[in-house]
Amino acid sequence: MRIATWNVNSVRTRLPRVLAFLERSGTDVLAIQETKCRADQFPTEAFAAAGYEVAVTGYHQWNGVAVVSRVGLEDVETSFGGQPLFGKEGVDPALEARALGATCGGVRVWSLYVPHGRTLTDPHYAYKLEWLAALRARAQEWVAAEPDLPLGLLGDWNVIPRDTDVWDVSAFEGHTHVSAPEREAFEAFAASGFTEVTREHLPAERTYTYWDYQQLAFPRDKGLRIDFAYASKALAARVTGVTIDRDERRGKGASDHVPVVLDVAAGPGPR
DNA sequence: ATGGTAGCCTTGCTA
Repeated sequence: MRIATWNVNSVRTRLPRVLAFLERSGTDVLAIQETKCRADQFPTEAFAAAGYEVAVTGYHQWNGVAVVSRVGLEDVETSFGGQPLFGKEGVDPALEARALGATCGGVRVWSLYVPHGRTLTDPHYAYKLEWLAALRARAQEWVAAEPDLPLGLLGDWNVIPRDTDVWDVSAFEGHTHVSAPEREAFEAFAASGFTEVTREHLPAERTYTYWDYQQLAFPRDKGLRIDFAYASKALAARVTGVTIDRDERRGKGASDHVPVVLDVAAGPGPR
């Protein structure tokens, strides 16, 4: 089974590329981020025609996450328990469409779009740290309740965990994504029993998953590694390989992120 | 040379 994650930066604009990726990669389950549409605007019929069931959440033109699967799709949750709300000053705090969980082919898959943070002094930054801490607390509970659960936390984490995950870390001094609290919040998932399987299988430095649209970042290979997959012990043991589809960044109409694909061996099966 | 890109509910915000 292949399980992938991809921040598509608008599923409606990217639809032909997403369908082509599913076909050529043999992906069975895709966790999508930044769908940028409401559920009623999501191109559900196009995925159904390709053999995929769909679970989506989205409230307006920003954020939005989904899981599409051709190996079953059950027990959908459109947020995690304790997921923090966000509201700018003078606006009532609201739940954002940044997390969706579904069970596909026996694997609990979460599609996650971690808040960006904007700047180190923006309320959005505190929200980001709170969001990561709340997710970790909840994920730890899920595994404690069910130690054999194959669980994947897949998505755009908006954290650059290591200096070698960016073309020039000095360019990020004083910016989000590289601050110590963000890195600690990211690494804490390992202490909670999760393995970041993309690093495990692709340990090379300067292995990027995102290149900005501006200033010829991709031709100059000025990239970031910010898309990851934390797996519970039961899932990590079944991951046999990871691929980053770098070619997907080429050409007109690319997302700024590329897909990250996990090869997952068959599970122990029903008892 | 103080810009540059892309997407959305586009004359501003988000990334």
